[in-house]
Amino acid sequence: MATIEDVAKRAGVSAMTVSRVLNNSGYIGAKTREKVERAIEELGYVPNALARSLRFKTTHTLALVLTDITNSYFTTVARGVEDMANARDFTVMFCNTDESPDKEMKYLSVLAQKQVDGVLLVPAFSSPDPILFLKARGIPVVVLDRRIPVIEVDTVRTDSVRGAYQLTRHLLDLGHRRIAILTGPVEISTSTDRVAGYRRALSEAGLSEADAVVMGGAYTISSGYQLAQRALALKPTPTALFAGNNFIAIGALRALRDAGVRVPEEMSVVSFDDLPSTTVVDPFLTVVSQPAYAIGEQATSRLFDVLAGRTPTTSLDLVLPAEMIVRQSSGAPRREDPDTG
Amino acid sequence: MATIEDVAKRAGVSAMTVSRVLNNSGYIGAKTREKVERAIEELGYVPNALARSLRFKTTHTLALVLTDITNSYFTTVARGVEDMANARDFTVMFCNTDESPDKEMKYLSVLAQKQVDGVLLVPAFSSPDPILFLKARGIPVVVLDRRIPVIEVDTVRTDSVRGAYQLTRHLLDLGHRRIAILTGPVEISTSTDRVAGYRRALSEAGLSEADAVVMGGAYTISSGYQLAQRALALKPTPTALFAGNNFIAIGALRALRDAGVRVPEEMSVVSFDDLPSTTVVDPFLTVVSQPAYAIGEQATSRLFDVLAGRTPTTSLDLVLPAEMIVRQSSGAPRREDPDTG
DNA sequence: CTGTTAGCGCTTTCAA
DNA sequence: TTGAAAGCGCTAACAG
Repeated sequence: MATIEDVAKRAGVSAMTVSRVLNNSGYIGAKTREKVERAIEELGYVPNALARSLRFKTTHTLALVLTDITNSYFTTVARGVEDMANARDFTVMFCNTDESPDKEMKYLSVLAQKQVDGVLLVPAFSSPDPILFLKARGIPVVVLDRRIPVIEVDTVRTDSVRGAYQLTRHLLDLGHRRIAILTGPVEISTSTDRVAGYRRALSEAGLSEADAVVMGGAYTISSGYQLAQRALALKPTPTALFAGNNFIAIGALRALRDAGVRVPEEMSVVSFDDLPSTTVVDPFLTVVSQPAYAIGEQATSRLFDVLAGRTPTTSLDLVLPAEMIVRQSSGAPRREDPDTG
Repeated sequence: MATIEDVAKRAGVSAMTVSRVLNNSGYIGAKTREKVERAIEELGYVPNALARSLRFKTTHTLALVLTDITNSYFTTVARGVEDMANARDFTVMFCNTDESPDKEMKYLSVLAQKQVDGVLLVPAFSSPDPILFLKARGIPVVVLDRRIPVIEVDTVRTDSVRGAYQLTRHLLDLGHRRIAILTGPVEISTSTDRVAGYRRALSEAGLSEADAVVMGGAYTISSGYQLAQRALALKPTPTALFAGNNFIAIGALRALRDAGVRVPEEMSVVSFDDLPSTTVVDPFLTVVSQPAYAIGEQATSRLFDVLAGRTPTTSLDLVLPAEMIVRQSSGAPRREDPDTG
């Protein structure tokens, strides 16, 4: 790779002059400029961003740290991030933590070393440590998707409480009284928030605490499968299942299929997170759909605000609305199912 | 962010000593080491990778340039890349080109400036330019998924010819004689390779050139929809559709649904690319499934070989086998459909 | 066992 | 309008 010095020699000028041509700074003679430009062309020279970054203390690079790019929800978030970053001539590094705080911490350390200008973080865990680590090193962070309790940090997420409330309310309106919620780990805010929304809807409908059926697991297909199996074994059996995310929904639907339980005739199913429209022919599942792309965009936009020094004193908690989409997977409970109420 | 100098001052030693502690190089007194380590701890110091990279001319960073991370196939490729890179303590930058050669070129230029150690490229177009650009700057490349004609470059991809042959053969064995292939742009090797495999199977079955129904479009859902509509309008109507990728398959299936054509009773459908198992309850589509994760892994592994100087003289063209999975979307043609042969 | 010097590629002063 | 020197943070090579 040619350096600025190589270009300078070839053009018969000093490195400084080349630099000026590159950055359009200061006065340059027309002829000199031409010579320099030719030399650049001939050598296929590209400036070394490392050296520039070392001086300017900015790398034009962001990092997106998430749990698993393979989850279509996060894929869409990533695309929103990348598009917004690209529009400002920033590049994005991506890191999968697989919900492991260790892996997350290792990545953050590397990213700090690489001097990324900012981090977009989907926390693996409800701990303030990663945030504190970054803040201690002066690296701006925006948290996506999940709340981090206690600590002050910019956050962009979906309104999980309200989304869960809507879905539960929808089931209640259809006549369901025994609704099981199959949810993720209790350490993650999306999980607890969705349970909170669910409980609120139940209580507004006049149901008691005893009517809540909360089953916690992980945000995985296998967990969804197992939770649904356990739900089916309950007496009385729930008439509706509320899946805490898309993976749990898929697992639950498979469990129901394997058990020969028809949806929605014998069991209604609703879910947080839609399935990607690019993989589904006939959308069937009643869902609350998160604005994944917008979350990526908005979070990145906020990060740029902070980088530009447009930092309001108070930290942001941007809560985007989820959209409920009613489809065929939810219907009225069967008549013969006795109300539990 | 604290520098090595700050640490040195705090520990009462020279920067060099700190460097030695950091890199475990040379002899260091136990007490000195301890002092330094304490200072590092207290300051939350992380070494500046930019400065190191400037010296060592290596950034421990790779770039993955692909068309659209939103396509589940590429998402899986990306995960394979990231896992392999992470295992060697490399970070990955990702870039979406949306099949635009301009966007691709802009990205490659930025990546060259950022001194990435290597590039994993899913070319937007069958042109040698991007490869030449990188090679001219001494940046190793491995091409994924698609062949680039003319030029010598390491490539890791699926056996599209054979995969297409298998799918077509499967349909022929079921008794289909009029099979339309709905495929992507002619400028992309996967597209032409799949058509080649399709033709080979037809000709082996004793069908003539006139029996081939090749319809080219784009690798998108809307294109799949339109192509299928056009295929339905043909006389005689094909008894089977071969979708060139997953997006085309989804589009085609929607067109069939909207036209009230049942699959597989009235029309068999097969596709290159499986749909992600994380979004499908009941896999239905007969497909040839590409080893997406392995492609990402293998390509990255090859890139590391090149980086390590283990570069054999001859360039690699690693062609991984695709796996055919027969499901319910393909069946025998209806009796009343007259053979065209 | 520890410190000094020099230089990776670039740009901000300050001079000419 | 152009150039020389100095320094961003780090480490190899060479003292001491």
